[in-house]
Amino acid sequence: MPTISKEDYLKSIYTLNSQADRAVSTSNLAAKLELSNAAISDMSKKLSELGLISYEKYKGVELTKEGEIIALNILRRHRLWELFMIKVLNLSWDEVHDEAEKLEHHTSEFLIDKIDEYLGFPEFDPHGAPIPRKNGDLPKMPELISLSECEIEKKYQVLRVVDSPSELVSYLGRIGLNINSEIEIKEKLSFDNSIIILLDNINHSLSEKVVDKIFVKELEVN
Amino acid sequence: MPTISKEDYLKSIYTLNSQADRAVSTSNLAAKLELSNAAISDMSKKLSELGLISYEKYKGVELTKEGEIIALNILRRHRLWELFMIKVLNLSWDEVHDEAEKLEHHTSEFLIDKIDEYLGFPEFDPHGAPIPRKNGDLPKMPELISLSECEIEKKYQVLRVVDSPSELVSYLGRIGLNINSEIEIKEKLSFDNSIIILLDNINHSLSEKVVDKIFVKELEVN
DNA sequence: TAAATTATTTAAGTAAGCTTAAACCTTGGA
DNA sequence: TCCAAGGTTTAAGCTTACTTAAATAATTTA
Repeated sequence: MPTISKEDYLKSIYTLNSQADRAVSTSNLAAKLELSNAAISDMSKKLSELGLISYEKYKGVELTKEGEIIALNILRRHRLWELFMIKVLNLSWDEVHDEAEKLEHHTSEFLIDKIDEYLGFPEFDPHGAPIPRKNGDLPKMPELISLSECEIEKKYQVLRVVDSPSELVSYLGRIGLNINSEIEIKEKLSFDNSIIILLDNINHSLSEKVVDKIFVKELEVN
Repeated sequence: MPTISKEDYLKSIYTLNSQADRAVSTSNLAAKLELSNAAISDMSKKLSELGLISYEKYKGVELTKEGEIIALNILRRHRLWELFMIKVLNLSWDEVHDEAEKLEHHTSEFLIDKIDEYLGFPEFDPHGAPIPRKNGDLPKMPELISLSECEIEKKYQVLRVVDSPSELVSYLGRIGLNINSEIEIKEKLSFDNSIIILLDNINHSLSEKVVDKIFVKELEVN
């Protein structure tokens, strides 16, 4: 099994890759992991030799099948721990990320399977992210649209808030915006790409940065 | 906060010290941690400079007050995790030690307090060991006697099985000997210091090594 | 298309935590 | 009391995962 650092690299490559869908650049990774570019180059060589990523100098990196399996495994641990802490220990949305970030590297397959079982083999974590199964499969996500593409006056249900600093998550929690919350788009301000939403009868303005993290599904009008 | 290695050193010094009640020797520590003597000498210097142990060359080591606080903190995490996994996740006696050994180093004070609260602030872990409180205090242990000092024909209640390899714990679990089990001493064989006990109407022979790990309290005859 | 800028890699160096082998203390037995 | 045996420390060296600074490749711009 890879070290903690290697697991973190693989996980970051996975998430950056599934966002952008092309080879991940050194500097992207460096920014995400808060390390120097040199460290990334170094590690890329090692992971490549281990067969966990494919790496061509100056061309960025991509996970191999084997690397992806490990990344999904870590993600599985992370998301199950988050859900567990919220459901069982009553922690809040913004309190679980950092804890899970540590626990994910120190949880045996045996233990995480017990946690999975305890939770009833859930498919989605508290941020709406799919929880990889034991075999690496991802549950099918519903068709989601970005909040930035939503139309005025229509109603939507929040189904996902993508990996985001706990400050943001904490803010959303405070205004009462959670997974499954129903919102209505009141206004879209094109000069700064912010959006005004109606949530529980209160208007909130969400900046572009926030909007980009939120994914929703349109609610049927009845 | 110290590193994982340092936490393990401090924890080992604590347990060796409370067993023997004198300065812990390099080779004892090396055996316990499965490291070379050289590594222990090295680390002793570092911990001593950090003020966590007192160390005189060739004389062994002892925890300072500050070092003891850290050791107790780790022990607290370890024992709470063990109890939690048994009570909540239904793991067995012998499955929890290794998991807790890893989790104890990656659990924030915030999280372990939540676990403590969830369990109702328990005083003893599944092996009967006292769980250090948040402030470092140890719950008062009942007066225990070693199984090796028990008398024939008398009845006792098992209250503690001291830190032991999972193989032993697993064996005890299989024969049904748990914390709070009631046993009767049937025979003491002086040539090998083994003991025959009656447990749930079945006789079991326990070797000296096993006997030394078990602590009991005499049951009142009524 | 050449020069300038930016991105990436290589080189050299550091710290932690180990190892083995050699040197060094301490102590028990004669 | 001396000295050998055993425990302990020091010395030298290794690996992992980082850093900064210098060198090099790729890309942008003029």
